[in-house]
Amino acid sequence: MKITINDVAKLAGVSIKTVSRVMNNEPSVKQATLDKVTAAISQLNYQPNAAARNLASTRSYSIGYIYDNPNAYYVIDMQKGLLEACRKHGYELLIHPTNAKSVGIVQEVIDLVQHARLAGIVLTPPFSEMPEIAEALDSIGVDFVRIISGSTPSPKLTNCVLVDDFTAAFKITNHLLELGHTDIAFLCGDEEHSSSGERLAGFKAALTKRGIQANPKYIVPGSYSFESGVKGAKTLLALGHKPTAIFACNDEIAAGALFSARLSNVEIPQQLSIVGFENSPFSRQTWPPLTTAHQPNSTIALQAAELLFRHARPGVHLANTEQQPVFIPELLVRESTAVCPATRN
Amino acid sequence: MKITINDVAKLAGVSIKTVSRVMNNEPSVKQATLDKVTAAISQLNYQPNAAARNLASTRSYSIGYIYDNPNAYYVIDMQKGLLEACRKHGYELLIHPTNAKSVGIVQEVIDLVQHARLAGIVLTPPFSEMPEIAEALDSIGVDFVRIISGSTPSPKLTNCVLVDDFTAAFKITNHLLELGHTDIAFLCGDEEHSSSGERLAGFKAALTKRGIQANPKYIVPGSYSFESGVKGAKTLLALGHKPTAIFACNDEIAAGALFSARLSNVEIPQQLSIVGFENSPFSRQTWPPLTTAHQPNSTIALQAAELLFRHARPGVHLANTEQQPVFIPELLVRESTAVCPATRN
DNA sequence: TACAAATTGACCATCGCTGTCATTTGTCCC
DNA sequence: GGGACAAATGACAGCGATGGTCAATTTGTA
Repeated sequence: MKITINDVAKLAGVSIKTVSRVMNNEPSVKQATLDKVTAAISQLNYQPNAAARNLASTRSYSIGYIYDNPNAYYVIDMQKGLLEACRKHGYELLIHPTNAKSVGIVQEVIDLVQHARLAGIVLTPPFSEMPEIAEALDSIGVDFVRIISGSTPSPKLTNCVLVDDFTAAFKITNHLLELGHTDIAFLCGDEEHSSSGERLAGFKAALTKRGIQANPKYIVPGSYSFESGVKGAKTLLALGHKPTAIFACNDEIAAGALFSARLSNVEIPQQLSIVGFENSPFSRQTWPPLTTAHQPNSTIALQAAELLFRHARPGVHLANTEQQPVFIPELLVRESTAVCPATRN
Repeated sequence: MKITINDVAKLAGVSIKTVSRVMNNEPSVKQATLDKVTAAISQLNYQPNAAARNLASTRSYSIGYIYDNPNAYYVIDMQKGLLEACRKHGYELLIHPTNAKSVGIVQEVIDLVQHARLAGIVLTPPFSEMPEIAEALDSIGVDFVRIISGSTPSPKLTNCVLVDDFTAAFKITNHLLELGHTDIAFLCGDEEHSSSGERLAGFKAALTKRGIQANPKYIVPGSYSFESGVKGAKTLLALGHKPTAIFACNDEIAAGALFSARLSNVEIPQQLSIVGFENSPFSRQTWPPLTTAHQPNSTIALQAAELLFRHARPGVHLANTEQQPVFIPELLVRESTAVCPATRN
């Protein structure tokens, strides 16, 4: 029933040591032997016993994904990308949703890593932006990869996958500017998430480049939630001089803003343009569907895991620049944006 | 650094075997020894090495969750419940998203179970409703728990957690009836999912009880997606005699129907009431928010896992009736439903 | 052809725990 | 007090792989 390394060795006519060498990609295996062994492995559909491997080897064959994100679609996409990478490299994925704000969070992460003997760990915001987590992980010598918001690779950001929110926000804002909007408001996400700051910076940069000064009243603090969008838009629409467009920091906020505009009988996009960010599935499930920026989350996750695996292989280290793939979310124009009413006709 | 069973044994002044006994809740350990060992365990913060346990024992300490569901919120909720149960009982969770319709799916499941040496597996629709999966799992002697749609425990449904879609749909329909609606349409989910059939049956039963015959034109086949809701509502609104209420088989369909109604300038809920099912987060993120039925997914998942663990413990079997907890999703009235226009004032 | 280098195998210890079976300890009763 | 039997504990051999060492074999090269 169970196929062990011995069965493979017997079938291939080699010693188990050689099979082990093949399984671990060790050099100094002749091509011919490698082929024989590979054939035997696939003929028997052999898969090494993970438990035995973990036990015997100093190396580990599982990675962890720690998250605290209310956006289910984001998490599922991340998992998908991570699992794909894991399958490809024969790793297992351990998921660990938790509360980033709990007091013992650093210890919790350490316990997780040590208990499960993880080869490494993938961090997304907010964990990827908590210096104490990175330090703790460094101090116990566990590899990790961070997915963070940033535009320029730098030596300080080792083992990071960057998502260039700045440039994406810049482009989105340009889209609105090109439609003739100048009174553009910005609904922020959580302050702790640097993505919110980066997006705001890109927004401001685009305005500045056109010689427009951002109206402080149009920049509304908030959080990455539907409710926050509802509240933010309500504030904006109560203003004497209303904006003609709203840049929401993500799709949920945008959906909330849309909701709020409806309550106030504001027509979208005729009277007010709204853009989101992320291209989460429900940006397509609002009415009208949201103009947004597409973030290829599972590809990002896959790259992050690959980075971890390369790094985790003892002795293999990459140059810093190569370690920092940069993804730029892409503008996706749908029906929630239109030409500014003032400039129309 | 790493604390092993030996350290605990030394500190407690017993043999490692005794520590092992304590760890596995075996009987025949004197209370005094048990206390000594327990103290040592907590003093050292000892956690057994999962790999070693898996290797040495015939028992396994991980369960799998196989899914193929586009609803990210559902999946995340399930994972949450499963993880909670796993943590409590010292199990690991292996997640495995896959395509239920691929040809080699049965073999894929078997491979997964055998490769990962799973103690058991949790199945949600559509997997929980595929007899070939259950048979395959039975034939290789792997425990599994199915979460399925059904109202009455029966000996045939061993190891099932039931979600009583029938009763919930009955109640929802009653809600509409009480608002004076009689021309009520039903937007079906995927035919393969028995939940859709159960909900339809509950719907029909409620109508029948009031002496109303369901209009066949009002029962629209479809799938669990936003797009399906858009299309279904479009069909309904093109009818000569339009329904005054729509029962959508889930929130996504309902959101699509809402979208479609807006496109046709139909006011919700003044001209048309719409109800969803599931209480997924975005039922709160439509305008107006959807009346729906709340399904406690993570609790359901937790129960399912507990059932698996009890069953997986060799020698412990439960009576059939006790093995079938039944959950009835609860009516949640929000703003997408109102009194039938014809009966108003 | 000879010699060095590359490839492979034999063998053992080891990882941390569980299963089996033997041994010790405790209890009860006559 | 001693024998019988049960309860509690321990000794030891694996589980299935990896890692290391060294010897044996094959291969490549001059």
